Amino acid sequence: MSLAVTPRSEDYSRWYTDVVLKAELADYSPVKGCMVIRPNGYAIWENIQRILDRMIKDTGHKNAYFPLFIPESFLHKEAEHVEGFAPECAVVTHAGGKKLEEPLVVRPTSETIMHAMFAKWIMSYRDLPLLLNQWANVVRWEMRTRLFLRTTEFLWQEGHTCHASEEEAQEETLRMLEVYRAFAQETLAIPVIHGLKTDSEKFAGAVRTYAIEGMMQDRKALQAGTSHNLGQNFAKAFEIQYQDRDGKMQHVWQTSWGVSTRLVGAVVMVHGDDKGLVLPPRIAPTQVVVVPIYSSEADHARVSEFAVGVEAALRGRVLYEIDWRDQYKPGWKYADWEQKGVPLRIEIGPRDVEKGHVMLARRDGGAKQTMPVAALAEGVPALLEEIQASLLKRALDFREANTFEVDDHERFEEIFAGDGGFVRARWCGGAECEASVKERLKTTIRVIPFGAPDDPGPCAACGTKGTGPRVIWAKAY
RNA sequence: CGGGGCGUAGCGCAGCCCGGUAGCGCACCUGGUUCGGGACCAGGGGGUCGGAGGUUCAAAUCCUCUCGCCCCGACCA
Repeated sequence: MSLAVTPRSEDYSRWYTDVVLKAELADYSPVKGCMVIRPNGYAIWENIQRILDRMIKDTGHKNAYFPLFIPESFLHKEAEHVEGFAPECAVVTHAGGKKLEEPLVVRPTSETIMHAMFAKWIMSYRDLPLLLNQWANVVRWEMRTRLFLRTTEFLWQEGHTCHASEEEAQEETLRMLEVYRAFAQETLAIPVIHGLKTDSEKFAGAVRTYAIEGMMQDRKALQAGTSHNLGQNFAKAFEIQYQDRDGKMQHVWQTSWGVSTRLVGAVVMVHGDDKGLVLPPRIAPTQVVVVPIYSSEADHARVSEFAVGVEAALRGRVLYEIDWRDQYKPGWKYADWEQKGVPLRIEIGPRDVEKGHVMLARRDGGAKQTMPVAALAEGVPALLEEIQASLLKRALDFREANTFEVDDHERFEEIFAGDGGFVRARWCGGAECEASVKERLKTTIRVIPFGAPDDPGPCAACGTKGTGPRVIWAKAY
């Protein structure tokens, strides 16, 4: 294994792969397009799951589990849905040594199988709202894959809800988008822009799709979560009806929303540096690593005894690990833990023992500092929070520095022919205009952001007069 | 599916053009010296050269066929 990762400036995409492999987050599997999530990567996902699962439950949802296999005919019930997903479905045609009467699709998403069950369960308005979530794997046969960002099989969470009214479904759609926004920002330290997707980018079968979009360090956008208002499209296809207070049959109004292991890729791309991974403390499986320094047996004993007190200060307050590996020197360990993204390092050597303090080194680029052992119990958790906040601020500053308000067509083209970034510009609202920009500049409208006032004027892409708010254009993953 | 690479020790590579004992660095094992930013010395283990055919006295090397992976493009959480 070579020592360092490829610098971002040399080859961003190679850098990303290097970081993922060297931090041992994941590895390529024997199956094309699939990956093995290694313990370091899976622990991050488990933290994401734990925190987000709490948020999902706190908003009234319950977890359930639906099967991996979906009868092929289910997928065909909603016209737009099948058109969107059929090309990327894996289909089981044989099982038990025989050809199946009806092929089974490996779920690319679970709308259809869930909706078939919802139709059975929902009778009355008293059964609503139905608020379910599941943690599962899904399979989409993508052409091009990248570790975490796009793999054939991935892990995610998919929420599916049914409501008695359109307004309620819309509220739910926005509520969960807000959960994602808050989670990305507060837990992953990733600032995101939330808003509405254009028709050409919306989920196959949805009425409206909303998304959160983050900016990666190469200035490209990454869609980090989506929330869909499904209207009654699926309810009609699957006959999900309930009897209302007046005794009349009504179709339910539905939503679905999800985030995936892609979030791990987002964390890598937003916070990583040329030394490797940088983890926000709130999702770091190991928040603090303690590196003891000694040469003589006597020093070893002194440092070891001193470490007992350090551990006592950390235990139960932060997730820490002491690196007693004897075959490596301290410098090697520093580099190793930096590559793996541990937010804070504590060094304890003979000089520290002498003075009754430890040396602290922040992974996010802050300077080293000393701290008395007596102050660790309070000081370390506080420092981790400071690192968490500073990562968010840095990411936000980067995004702001690379977001441009553009009116002029020349400038619009120039940005996307060059370094890229987020461009806030007027848009005519035309799908053809959007398609033409995508064709020419590989740039798309990421979202029509919330809270942006209407700002009528000529479209930055085609010059046609537009009416809505400014939209966010960017190249995307 | 198109265009590029590449398959030789766990990892990264050289050797192939010009056939003749399979090598280097890292990692690993043993012993010693080291230890505050990726230590050093000495010794050692580890290979169906992606696979199948063929040419040849002899193939990692030449020929044919195959399989796989990575990168770049068209689809996407």
